[in-house]
Amino acid sequence: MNVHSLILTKLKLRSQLSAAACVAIEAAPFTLRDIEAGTEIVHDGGPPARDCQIILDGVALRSKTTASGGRQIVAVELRGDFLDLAHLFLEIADHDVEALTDLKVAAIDRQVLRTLALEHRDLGRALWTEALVEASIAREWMTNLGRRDARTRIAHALCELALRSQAVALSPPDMLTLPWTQEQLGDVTGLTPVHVNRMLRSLEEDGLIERSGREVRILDRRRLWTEGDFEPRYLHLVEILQPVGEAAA
Amino acid sequence: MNVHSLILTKLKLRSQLSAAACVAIEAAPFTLRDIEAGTEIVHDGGPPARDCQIILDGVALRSKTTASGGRQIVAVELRGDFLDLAHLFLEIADHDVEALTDLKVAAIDRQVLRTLALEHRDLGRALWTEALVEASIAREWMTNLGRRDARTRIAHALCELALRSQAVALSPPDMLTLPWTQEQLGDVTGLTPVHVNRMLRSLEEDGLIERSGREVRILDRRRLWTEGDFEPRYLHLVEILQPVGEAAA
DNA sequence: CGTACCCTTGAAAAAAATCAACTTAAGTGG
DNA sequence: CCACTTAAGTTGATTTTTTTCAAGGGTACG
Repeated sequence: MNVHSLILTKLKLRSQLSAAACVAIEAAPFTLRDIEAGTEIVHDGGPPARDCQIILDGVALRSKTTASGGRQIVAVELRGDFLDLAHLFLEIADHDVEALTDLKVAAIDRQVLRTLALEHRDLGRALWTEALVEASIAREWMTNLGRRDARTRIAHALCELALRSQAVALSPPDMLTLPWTQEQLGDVTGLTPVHVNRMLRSLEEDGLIERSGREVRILDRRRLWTEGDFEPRYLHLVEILQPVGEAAA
Repeated sequence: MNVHSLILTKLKLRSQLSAAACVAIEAAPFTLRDIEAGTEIVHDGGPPARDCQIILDGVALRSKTTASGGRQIVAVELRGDFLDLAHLFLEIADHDVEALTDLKVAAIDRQVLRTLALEHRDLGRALWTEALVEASIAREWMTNLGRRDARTRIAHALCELALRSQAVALSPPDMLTLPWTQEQLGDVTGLTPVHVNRMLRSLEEDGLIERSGREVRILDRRRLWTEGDFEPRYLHLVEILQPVGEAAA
């Protein structure tokens, strides 16, 4: 897929873009780049990434580590998400960013993107929207981590990941390929890998999901949404939600 | 204190402002307003606040509620913080915003602030910085909620609140007046009020803090920072940290 | 001097983590 | 192609942490 059109498609998901903004994006100097799985792109305490990168394919993680060695994944970035928008106007990184899978990204110089964000109305608005939605997701995650029990938490995480993957056409509806281990799913939900395992089994026994290897198929989306206390408003995916909405109605 | 100068002071905490930006802020049409404690300023699922408001005095909370009735406070806003920057470019609110105490705010029309954010380089940068720092705090909270035990979590929350209060000159160093109940502190840390009570006692018994009523005095900041696994980099408070830094050195 | 509302404390129950095997799956190199 | 090796998944038993339940105790405010 054409890089610029992917980016335009993604931004238009949540934000109106004027013709001028489209032209600005089309003209922006993106560089294609491949990043190997496991690469640490940004390190907590170090400088932000020199370029801001948009994921064309693959999955990246943001995470933080506590003194006692616990790791918390604070965001999962999929196709179309920005790799380091979080640090665009900050000078010291406050978390790690790493490639979970091999990544294909479109990179744009940090300084160039800053200038675009500040000088181009529609593009600025689109970037603001991206950042605010990411913050909204963070709020939902705080709620998930602080106030839901283990089973609900995992169900919620699965619902979000499935819907977001679907929104960027990564997975067919209700099918989810988890590129991560149960330990990493625990790092998303604040649980131990052992407990993640038990809860996944529990969801499977109840007929909500089906697993084979690292594939998860959602068997009963409506019920999984209910059990996961999942209400997708926080994703602010206006256009995507219409086709999905029927299931929630 | 002069409204415009408070706002300038706050923004300068984290961001350089040009003379032009200062003029733009001085010229911006702020309205002073009082909001009574307990007022729901924004309701989840409804429209964002018509004005964007900067707190001149008082404390506001952002929170979300789960289906089972659990409440998670997802942000605490102090003097100088924006009341609804989180929804500036979104059309549906994804969480509640409420006045915890009586509030004195400077209000500016949402649309006007949007325009300023998009058209004024330095002001845009300052607002971006505010939003990104709030997102950084959210990431730290996720880590706190997901990967720290109850005692550490509470210690961490106390450290953050004390430092942020101090940064905006709300409290003398190491003195903290909690305007909330232990139940609300539980809503910040994802714990039950009973457990909050026990952990506060535990911190007090260990000589880390001293309580009388809802006042908390930090007796041993260095140790509380250690026990709370608190590393204030995520607050991005460059200027403030210099005087405090000596204690961490 | 009530009367809320919150704080405090103990005891019991529930949830999740930890510990410790064992199994499966996915490479790797002979 | 198979044996070997390693990483991850699974399961049970136990311990720890946190919640829940329940009953008093304080304090501020009308």
